[in-house]
Amino acid sequence: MQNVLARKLSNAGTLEESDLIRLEKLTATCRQLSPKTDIIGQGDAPDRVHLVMDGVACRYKLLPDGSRSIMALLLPGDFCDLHVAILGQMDHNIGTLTQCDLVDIPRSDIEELLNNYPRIARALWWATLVDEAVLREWLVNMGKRRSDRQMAHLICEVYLRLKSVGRSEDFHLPLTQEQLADTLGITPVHAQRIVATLKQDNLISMAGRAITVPDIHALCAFSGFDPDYLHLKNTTRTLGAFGVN
Amino acid sequence: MQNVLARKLSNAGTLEESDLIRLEKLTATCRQLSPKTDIIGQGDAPDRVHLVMDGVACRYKLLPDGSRSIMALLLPGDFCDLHVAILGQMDHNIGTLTQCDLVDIPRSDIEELLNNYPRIARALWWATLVDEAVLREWLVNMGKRRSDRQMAHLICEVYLRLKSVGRSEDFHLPLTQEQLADTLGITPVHAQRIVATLKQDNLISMAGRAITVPDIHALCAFSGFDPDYLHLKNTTRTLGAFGVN
DNA sequence: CGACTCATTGAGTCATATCAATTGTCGTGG
DNA sequence: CCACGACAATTGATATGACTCAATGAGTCG
Repeated sequence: MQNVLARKLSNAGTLEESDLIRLEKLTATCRQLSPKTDIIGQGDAPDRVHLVMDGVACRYKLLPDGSRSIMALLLPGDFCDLHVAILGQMDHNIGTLTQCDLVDIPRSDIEELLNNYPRIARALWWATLVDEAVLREWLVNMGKRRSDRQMAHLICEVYLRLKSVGRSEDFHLPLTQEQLADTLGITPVHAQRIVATLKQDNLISMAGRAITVPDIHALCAFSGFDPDYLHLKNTTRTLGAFGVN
Repeated sequence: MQNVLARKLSNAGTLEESDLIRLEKLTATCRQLSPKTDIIGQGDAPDRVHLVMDGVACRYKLLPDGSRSIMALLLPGDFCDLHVAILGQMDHNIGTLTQCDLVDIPRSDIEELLNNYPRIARALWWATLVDEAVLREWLVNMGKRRSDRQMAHLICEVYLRLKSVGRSEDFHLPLTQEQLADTLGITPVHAQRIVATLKQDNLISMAGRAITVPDIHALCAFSGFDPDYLHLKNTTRTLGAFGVN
């Protein structure tokens, strides 16, 4: 099973051969986007659903003072706007952070999935609810953890989410310090401070300008990472002593 | 239309007489809970769905250091755990903050609604997606707004959400400063400081120990409140110049 | 003329220092 | 549970310089 979408949705429950074939067909044609390109803007009501196949995108809002708040990282296998139809219009923007491969799926295809592939339909709702669980954890992260733990926690989450779609080999997080800062709700200068201390404590290291993780268990312990909120039925077991609990 | 659930779901789109009657039947029997009572705990997989009819409840997590993070306020018309079935188990706790009236709905009733009442089904998904939009806004609130604006923003949101279910007459927010602090990710001492300054600037006032709002427009302007994220199709129009935009 | 080298420039990113503002911690009393 | 004070820690604001990298264009040589 190579397809990231199929791997991701398999975390929701078992999919059968027919499901996998249908998903494979869905993701046949990608297009590539440059870093820092907008995909959808606030107020849009797009008629196609966007799916990330490679790279890192994000949900973000721009504030009156010009600063940006990143509210979600979209990794391979993540949908950008599965349910805009129900809300009517986007209440935030979506854009790439790194170079990305995207799939555009007609809304009619999604509805056909929901109607004729009950296991996939359930998995799509699972994905939506996990997105919500991630948002809750980010809220805890922002509210209650010091920003060094907060950054460590974010890195652990991305590591595990990539692992759950088979992309953790050669893990690296190629975000700029400004992008990290916008995600954590801190200033770029402070993000630099924290990267420096984490590097000094050997909790992260650098591969060029991308963050890598020499010892994921140490990073998890440092940040108090508990993977339960990701609801990875398949993956968590394989992680063994991953995390602190 | 007295029923808070019906009023809430009407914000998603028009419901018809048959829908309203069905919803009325759903909420026939309440039970009352004391303040600070747990409703569901992390790890539970409850077989009934809980709906708040009166009072304020919350989603929260407890952290290793003993502190608490409140990730959502549940107001009249809000479901506590509509979709746990899909995720398997709760990844957080739910408990009352004030005295609450709750309805326990058998999961089979929900499934019957989803199958036989398409307008209600759509409205329930709408409610779920709005919950997610609120989480995103809270994340922005925590990350990018100073805590005085943050508290003001929270009060504006609660005011508008209550208004959207017909409960804004005699608005008051009867939370303790500790509960407010856990919601905003700050310390109780700091919450006290902020309440004091907001009071001093006549942005809020007190009715006993509950916060009230002498001038909602001033509070909205102060916090930069933009109600778009609540997706209140019916209500926002009636607010006129409510908010800053 | 065309292809190549190689300074120059400028945007973007990272590193570091200093000072100020916000927020947390602890303690005391109503 | 609320109010308030004193002090400490964290984080923000501002400024400056170094570094990479791509684009440009002048000069050199076949």
